Amino acid sequence: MKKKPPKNYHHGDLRGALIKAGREILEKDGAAALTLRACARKAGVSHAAPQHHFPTAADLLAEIAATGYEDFHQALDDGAAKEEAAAAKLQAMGRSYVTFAKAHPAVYKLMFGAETPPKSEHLQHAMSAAWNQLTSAVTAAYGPDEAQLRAVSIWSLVHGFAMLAINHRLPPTLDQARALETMTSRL
Amino acid sequence: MKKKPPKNYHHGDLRGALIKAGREILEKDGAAALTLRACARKAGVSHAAPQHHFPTAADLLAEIAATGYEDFHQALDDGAAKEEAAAAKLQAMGRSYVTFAKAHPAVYKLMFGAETPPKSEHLQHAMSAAWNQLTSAVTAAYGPDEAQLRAVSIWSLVHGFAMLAINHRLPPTLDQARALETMTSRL
DNA sequence: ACAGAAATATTGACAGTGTCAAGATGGCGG
DNA sequence: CCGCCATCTTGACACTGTCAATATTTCTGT
Repeated sequence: MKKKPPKNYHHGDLRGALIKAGREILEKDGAAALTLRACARKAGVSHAAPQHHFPTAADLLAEIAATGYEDFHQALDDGAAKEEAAAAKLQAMGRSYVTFAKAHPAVYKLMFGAETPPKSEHLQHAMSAAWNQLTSAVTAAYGPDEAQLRAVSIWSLVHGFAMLAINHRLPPTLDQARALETMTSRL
Repeated sequence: MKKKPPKNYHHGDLRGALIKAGREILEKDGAAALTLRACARKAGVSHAAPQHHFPTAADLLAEIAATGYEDFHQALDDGAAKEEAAAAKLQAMGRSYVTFAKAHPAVYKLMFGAETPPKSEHLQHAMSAAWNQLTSAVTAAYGPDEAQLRAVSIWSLVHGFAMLAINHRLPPTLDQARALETMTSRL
């Protein structure tokens, strides 16, 4: 089902396998189950094997978060592509944003939590890519003046809503889809 | 320095002492250091003593979060009290909100994270109290129509901004104070 | 007033975790 | 062809949360 054709002498591509295993554990069993040893088990290696690819556990988390950012970026692009007008694109991105967060809550929380070393090159790049994606959409919709401020405002709004929704901090009587629509329509 | 005058036969008030110890550990050394055994050590009891007051570690966390909500509620009230007009009160609450989150990031993240059992009576009450505080401020400022929607919108905006700021996800060049002012002035 | 009951704290154990230090094992470049 | 080096394994250590058994203290009923 997941046999790598070439070799199993050493492993071929641990590192990749560890990241994938971690991602799957995170999606299926949540952050509490995401453990170095669990990833190693799932990849079929010994408990100390990851050490050579990730100096510490946080480094593996950072890499998983980075892959999350990549999927996230893609999801936002796909959402925007469905609309024509710049303002509509922006609103569609907001929808895709919240949809992604709800579909992958553990990954999303990891991505935006601070338990990760800001050292990771890959993570840094993935983060700034997402940021640029938003600011350029804002510029396309509203022009370049105060773009940063507007982008921060939009991001705060959507991020806060997604976080509250994921962590069950919104009133149960709230129609979340409608709330998001009206919120993002008055940007 | 922290000798309880009366007795040391049993302890007097473990539970309270554990909550306080946990809170201090959280403030000083962050969430990673917040451990059942560390709280027990700080309270001067054995590692299994907390078991009789908190069935599981998550219960202690919930109680710490609840005390966080109480301080939070107080901070928002204090902020609002400095202003006269209802709209100004609401904006002042936003300022106090972010100030609190930045001053107590670990506690704030615990309060709004989902790693806590929604069972806790105390926590539930503290959360809904904070929510009522906001909705009544919104009603005072804008009237009762669509109050829930408006409250959700405001909360999302401020919560998202606070989270991004705490987790260092905002552009370093951003003037956070100014951004918050303009964001909350266009509610 | 006093014995039994209930509450509270201690000790010791167990399975799990991340990390480190030494050895084993295999592929690659000279 | 052989030594080197990256990679993986094994074993250990100090932690963690949780449980069961025991000890100690306070409370309660008669």
